[in-house]
Amino acid sequence: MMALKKRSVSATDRILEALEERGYRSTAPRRTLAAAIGQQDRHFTAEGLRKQLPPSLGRATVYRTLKILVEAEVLCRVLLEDGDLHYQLSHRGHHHHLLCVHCGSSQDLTGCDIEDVLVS
Amino acid sequence: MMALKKRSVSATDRILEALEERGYRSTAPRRTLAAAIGQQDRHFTAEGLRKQLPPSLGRATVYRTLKILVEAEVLCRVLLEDGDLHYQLSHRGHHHHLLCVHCGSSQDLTGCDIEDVLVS
DNA sequence: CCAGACATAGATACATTGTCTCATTTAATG
DNA sequence: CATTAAATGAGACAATGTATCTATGTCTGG
Repeated sequence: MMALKKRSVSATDRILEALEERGYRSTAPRRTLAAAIGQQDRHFTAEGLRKQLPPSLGRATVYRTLKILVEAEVLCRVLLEDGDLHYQLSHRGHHHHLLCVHCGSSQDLTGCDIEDVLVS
Repeated sequence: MMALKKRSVSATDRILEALEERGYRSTAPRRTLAAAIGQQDRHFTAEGLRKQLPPSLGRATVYRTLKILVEAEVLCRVLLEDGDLHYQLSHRGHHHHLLCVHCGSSQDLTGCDIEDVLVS
């Protein structure tokens, strides 16, 4: 019985592709970062991520890259109730989601018009 | 024709009541803060609020009081796309809302079970 | 109405998170 | 390869929030 099922496109690959599409260069620090982000379970903070990276990878690089990935809509930023800013993989491009600020779980909405899901 | 309609309970009063209910003392700095928050249009940042207060009101007091008010569910914290943490008045106690992280407008949800509003 | 007990205030040092600058390194291109 | 521009890491800096401490103000009971 196989324990793991490989995903067709890994998060790491999606990140690297997004960078390439936008004309960013492929560098060792960015590959390291992409791999680390791909391993994240759910959501993570910038500093939490940094602790999992070699210290040689500068703080500025981490923050710069995270910013790029948010702009590229690969990551999105969410504020959880712990008061910290968390990042999480965005499954599609622009969309909305319902987020529990308590536990961090989220559900994507299929449409872009939030009026559609308002209880009336 | 009357230009303004007075609300039955002002936000300022709700804040002061919430503090009293929880056993916090009524002090001049807290009254000043409650009045300032009551005047906010929509949402505000801690530092933005601070600029509207007399400089004699210490930074620690502002942050401490905001924290208390979030715990008391009078205020809730939201992360807007500008990357800054904003505070906004919470109309009821515990509830969920749909928030546009772009412009800050929000809609309250009537229920507590977000499953109910998921598009299926 | 006063005195004592204790919460709260403000000042300030500190911590954390994120940004900016700049000299050096590295990737992409021909 | 050599050139050119993007990207890196170091570290200074900035902004925001927290902890500590002494002085002050508030509430309660006598």
